Amino acid sequence: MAMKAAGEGTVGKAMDVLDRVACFGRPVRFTELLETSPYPKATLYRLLQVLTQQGMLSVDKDRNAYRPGIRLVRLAHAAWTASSLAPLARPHLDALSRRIGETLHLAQLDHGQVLYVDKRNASRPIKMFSEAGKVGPAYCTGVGKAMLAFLDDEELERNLEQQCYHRFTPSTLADVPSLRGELSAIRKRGYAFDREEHEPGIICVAMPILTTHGQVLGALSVTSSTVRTDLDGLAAQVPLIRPVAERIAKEAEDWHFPEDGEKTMTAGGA
Amino acid sequence: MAMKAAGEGTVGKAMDVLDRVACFGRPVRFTELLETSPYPKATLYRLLQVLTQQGMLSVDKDRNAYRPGIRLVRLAHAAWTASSLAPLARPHLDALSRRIGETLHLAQLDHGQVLYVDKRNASRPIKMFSEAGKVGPAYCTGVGKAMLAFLDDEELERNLEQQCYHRFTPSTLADVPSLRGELSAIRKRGYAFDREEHEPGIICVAMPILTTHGQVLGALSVTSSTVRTDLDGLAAQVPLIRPVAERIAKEAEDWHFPEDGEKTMTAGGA
DNA sequence: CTATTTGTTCCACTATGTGAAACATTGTTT
DNA sequence: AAACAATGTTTCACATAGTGGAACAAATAG
Repeated sequence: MAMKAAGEGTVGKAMDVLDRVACFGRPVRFTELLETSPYPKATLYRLLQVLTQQGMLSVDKDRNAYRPGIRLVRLAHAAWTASSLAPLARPHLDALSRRIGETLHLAQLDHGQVLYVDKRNASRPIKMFSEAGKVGPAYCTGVGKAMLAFLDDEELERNLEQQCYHRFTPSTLADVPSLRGELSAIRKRGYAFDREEHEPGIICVAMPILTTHGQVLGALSVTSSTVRTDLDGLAAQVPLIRPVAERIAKEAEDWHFPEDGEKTMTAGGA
Repeated sequence: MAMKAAGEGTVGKAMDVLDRVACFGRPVRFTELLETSPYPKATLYRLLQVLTQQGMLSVDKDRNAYRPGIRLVRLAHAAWTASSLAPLARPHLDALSRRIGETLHLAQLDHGQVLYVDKRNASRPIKMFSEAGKVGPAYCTGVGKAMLAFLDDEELERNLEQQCYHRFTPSTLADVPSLRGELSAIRKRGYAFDREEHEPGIICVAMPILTTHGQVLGALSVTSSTVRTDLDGLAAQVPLIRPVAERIAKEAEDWHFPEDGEKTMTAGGA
């Protein structure tokens, strides 16, 4: 028999529910979820039960509102440490941040979306907690386009399908053909611009972070506003940014994990 | 170190595998996992496949090492925002941090373990998941004991069973009877001390964060070292700490979620 | 106190996941 | 290069674990 499209299995459904709950920025009632989910009542119910019992969701006191559970935070700590460029890139971002007085973003690609794994804010003290972990669209951000541009064909197609192509501003490239053109230009140029495509007045340069084999690891961007500079001004930063991206790529590739290492029991007492 | 096997449905197993992968602070090979898991080869294999395909795990280039995936980071961001005390407590921690020159911890209880959801370091600002998300033992930390002390009987028993009772230092209370005694004292006193029970030279005071009904929400601690102060010195801070804990509890209870709110599309451009 | 919305349980049915073992694909030794 | 070992992938008969329509119970409202 030929293929039946992915019937994502029980675990897949559970993860999907998790996502759906997480998407609301607030506790969700059962019925709300039911309405926006493709699952029948009883099934949804049991999935929620299991996830809750597993600590992946927690139920609000009122006993009828679900929200993401703290077990996720624990897991994410591991994810962030072991699976993102952030810990490795941190010192480089710090240094770059000192040289350039603008906002820096470090991002990776996840299911067609840009995931910001680290950030340096220009002037103000960084409020990182609220920043890392955020997601954004790929097709209309600097980092997003920089990463898309260097994907291999298969991955690119998959990712292009996952974009929503909402026209945020007049400059947004909100269809596949224009986007393909732009990606091609980015490939030639080696880095990407964001020409107020996501937010009016906000522009950026973004440099992909690639392995020696051209594999996309992430992207690094410098963001500013049209009142402070222009594309040429940002382009002038490229000589500063590129080596950092390359350095991060290099280290990420070389990184052989400590085969065993120490106990790493806990950190600070208390 | 033994996690629990718990023969809970397929989803449960998947989550368990997720935990196991996360526990290693590095990419894990298939066989390593196989050896430390209660699952037969084929089952483990398929679970890993599914989780990977779901983006909850990612496979290392070498194609034979699994690590937590970034989808977790995305989910965790939601969890941290919606389900932890941290965002709400932040301004209070900031203020307290300014008044007390010591390290602050904000923690919650998760599966018998202390989960640090925020931290203020005397000097440096904190970093996203590198600090928050860390876990530690409950039975030998200030915040842990402060929370355990105010659990209801059923929850307490469950949590007591989940402790590993390793004797970190000579002062560690490494058995249930001594711990029960300590908890009772804490209940009377209203707050907990850590008398170098986890790390030599490290001491702290910890205040539980309780709802008006006595429900445990979390705990707040001030940590210092024996070279800088002693228990009396820390106890002297209680008048500063208690109102903060109460304030946080109050706000957490009052917190009614915005019934709908704005779009919250994305943050910073680029 | 009925009506209506919202949440929970039942249960026959079968799709989903199971796991011993065979197979394939490395990498290592002589 | 052949023989070996270790690791990773696939198969397949089987039953558990998950499914979902519909009945039931609890919480609002009207």
